[in-house]
Amino acid sequence: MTDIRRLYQIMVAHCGEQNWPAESKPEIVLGAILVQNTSWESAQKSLDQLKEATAFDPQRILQLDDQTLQALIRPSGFYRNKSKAIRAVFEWLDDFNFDYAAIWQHFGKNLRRELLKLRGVGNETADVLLIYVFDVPAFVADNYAQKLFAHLGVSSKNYQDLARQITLPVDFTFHEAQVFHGLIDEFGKKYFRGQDTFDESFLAAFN
DNA sequence: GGCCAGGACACCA
DNA sequence: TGGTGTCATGGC
Repeated sequence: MTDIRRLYQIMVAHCGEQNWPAESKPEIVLGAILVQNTSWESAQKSLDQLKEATAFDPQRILQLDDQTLQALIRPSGFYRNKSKAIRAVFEWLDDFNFDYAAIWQHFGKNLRRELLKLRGVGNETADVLLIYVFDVPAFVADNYAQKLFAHLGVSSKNYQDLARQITLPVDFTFHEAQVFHGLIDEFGKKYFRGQDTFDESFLAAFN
């Protein structure tokens, strides 16, 4: 039940390749924070307003005062917390002139721990940033992943618990890690949220 | 009107 | 380390 590559291949065949819907890394950083504990639709409203105000230009985002920033991201909730998170991450990235490759070179395997030090960046957001911003393979053991793997016989009680149990194949690329996470969340929305029933043929294909 | 949505954090034992 | 309350808006 730990054949992640086989699961990945079956899911791609089932749903097609999925990826993070953004055109730039600053936009991904913002999306990763704004989508915390809300729907993508709500996060998108905030992103639309941020784009209108700043064109996702990091320096323009850093220049926003708290009141303006909070007003722009209000639709996705927790706007006080999220404004602090956005500022913390962008100020940290600014220290490295938004040179993502240089940051990875600098911290290497310690990058995840550095990300976790930032205000508003927890396990899930750290892994999302690793995958989509720093091009480093990682497994996002989020809510949907926990539900999916529970159906596949791997029960877990929280993020860390599942993360401990799942290891990506050593040859898994960052792109595959991106698609894998996209697939898990698309799959989760489809089968664990709406009225759609879980596709038993999917389970049969995997077992 | 209550519940949930691609979490994180402070506080507590 | 692990459990609980809080943060806030929008859609159904």
